[in-house]
Amino acid sequence: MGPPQHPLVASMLLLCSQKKEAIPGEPNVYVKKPPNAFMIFLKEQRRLVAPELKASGSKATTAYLGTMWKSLPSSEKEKYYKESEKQRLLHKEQNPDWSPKDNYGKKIRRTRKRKRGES
DNA sequence: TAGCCTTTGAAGTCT
DNA sequence: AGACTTCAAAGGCTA
Repeated sequence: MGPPQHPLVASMLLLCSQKKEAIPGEPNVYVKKPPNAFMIFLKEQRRLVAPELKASGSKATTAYLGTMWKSLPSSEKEKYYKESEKQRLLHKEQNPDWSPKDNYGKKIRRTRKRKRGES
């Protein structure tokens, strides 16, 4: 749909990736993971949902949009998959040496999520 | 005030 | 190889 590789998009993506604070003891620029299809859908739709839904908070909005996502026809989902793929490729072009493992385990959490029943 | 919580998906680590 | 974990977004809530 939109212009595939607009220079402004590239600048914005780079700028956004630099907004996140640097990790202490790490190089100054924190390069974020590129968003997946649902994350793009989530960001686009969050501002479009009704204000009364926004008033419910991000958690409720996210859960609601998760339901919306599952209801989306694959023809509509496809554009988000294409967009995420595009952004992944652009991200790789702009950060050739970056890998998702650069960020892996960097967040300090109080409790780690466990999908299988925690012992 | 940093992290949780909520969602899907990509990609990492572990068994 | 398959199971499990982390992080992308956002913002009210929590410790």
